[in-house]
Amino acid sequence: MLLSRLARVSQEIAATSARSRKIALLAELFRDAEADDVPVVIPYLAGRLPQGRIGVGWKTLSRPVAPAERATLTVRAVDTLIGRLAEVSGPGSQAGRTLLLEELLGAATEDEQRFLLGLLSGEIRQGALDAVAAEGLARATGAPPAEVRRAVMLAGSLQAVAGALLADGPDALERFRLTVGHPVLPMLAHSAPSVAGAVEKLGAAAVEEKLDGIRVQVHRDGDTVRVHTRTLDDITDRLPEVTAAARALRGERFILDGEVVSFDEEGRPRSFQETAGRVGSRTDVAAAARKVPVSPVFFDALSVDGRDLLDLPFAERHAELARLVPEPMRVRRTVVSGPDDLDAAEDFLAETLRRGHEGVVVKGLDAPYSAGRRGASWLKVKPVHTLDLVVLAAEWGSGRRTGRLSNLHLGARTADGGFAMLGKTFKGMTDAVLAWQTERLRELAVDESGYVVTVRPELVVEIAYDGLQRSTRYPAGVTLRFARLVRYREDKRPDEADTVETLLAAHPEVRP
DNA sequence: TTCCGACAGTGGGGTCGCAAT
DNA sequence: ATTGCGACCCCACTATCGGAA
Repeated sequence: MLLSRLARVSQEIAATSARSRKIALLAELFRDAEADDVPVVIPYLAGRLPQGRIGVGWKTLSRPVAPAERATLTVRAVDTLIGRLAEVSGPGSQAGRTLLLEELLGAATEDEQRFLLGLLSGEIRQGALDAVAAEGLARATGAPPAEVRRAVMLAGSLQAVAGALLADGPDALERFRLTVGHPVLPMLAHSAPSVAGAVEKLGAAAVEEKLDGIRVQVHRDGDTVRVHTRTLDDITDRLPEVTAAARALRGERFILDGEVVSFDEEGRPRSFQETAGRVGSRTDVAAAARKVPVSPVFFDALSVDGRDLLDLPFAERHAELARLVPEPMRVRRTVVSGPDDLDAAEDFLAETLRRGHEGVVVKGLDAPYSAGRRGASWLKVKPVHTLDLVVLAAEWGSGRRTGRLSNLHLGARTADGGFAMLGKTFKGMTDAVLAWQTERLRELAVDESGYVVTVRPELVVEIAYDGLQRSTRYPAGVTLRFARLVRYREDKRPDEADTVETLLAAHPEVRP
């Protein structure tokens, strides 16, 4: 199949807003793909490379290459070239990559280049990624969409399912079962503003502490233990403590879901930055483990002794977990009977925060494990802080925000009467707010020459955030975690905005 | 008919590893 | 030795479509 066909279809998909039309376009293309093209065509149309990320990013792609006149590239030729690109490493690799990229892009027409650049940068922006591609695949092969989705969750990727389906038809789906050693996409949680709201929605529920670390899925089959992240990367080699802990458990074969965190000498959780840094360390794991030892803390069991527990109610899965995993290696929790039992839930949240954790996750006791989905039965509740800050500048948006000032630079007042930038945010803006702030900020602009528009510090915004973290980038030595806009405070003057001093006082555990 | 679940998009900060300087 | 880039951890929020209620 020619690359030009993919580029054309991708453009058509981007041009329509109807999901049904996107699915139809994808199905038609998948049907036409030859067997050998399938392992490439499907991931490409889902916006990803079969090789995964290959060390080519935005900067590497920023040098323009003269496009070809005619479309001659085949999908398989592209895959071969990208395969070679992925292999390049060591000194001189940047030059080697650039050369191969020029070869690839030089053979592509303008339309094909646009598609390839999106693909390589990971920003296809056609309004259809994995989920829609899975739907298209179901349509193309006559398989039930729900079963295709389930197979994808169990396989961990669309690719494997696509290959099997197109080779052997809908019966191939039965091959995708939960298997120890094969990671499945983890279940995710929604947010809820309060424990009361969450319990109201779910009724009888477990309230569990939410640890601020790295999500892990741990597979043990006899002596073999594998540890995977939320995106199913294998991080076994970086976490010897987790392997040891899994081997020490009584069960021989299981899949557990949990979080890896680091506790200090007093038993309080270390900051996310410290834990994440440890988990990210690969070159000298032993040294990193001495400085920041980690512990796995589990909250769910997906498989025990060869039994698939995914469809069991959470209460039963947890009973299996409790049989297998002793108390300190399980997440602390309490069970509430429903809205009448709210005090117990609130007390548990307060106690959890005192212990230095992020918040709680409220989980319906009846719900199955919805692999790969943001199940409505898991609701996280975290305290939200707010501040009044001053807009120092704004950046021009991209995509659907093109032509709108989007990303705000936020400042707090300093002792000398100036402002210290604490971070940026683009979150929480409706289209109406984007339009309004674009106009208003341009009135206040002092420099509109670049992609950052500097403004007179006169607009006050109410900003919500999850906490403070240390920063080497910003002048106060701290930055806001997950900052988002709540509203503009036109009733406030900039000299009424919050100060760096009050911010630091509100978070004594963080020192710049 | 209205409501709501699922998706995609639009980006944020930090940290590590590696290549280039 | 330092700097810059890319990958990958954590993530919130809004708009939209289309099926559920």
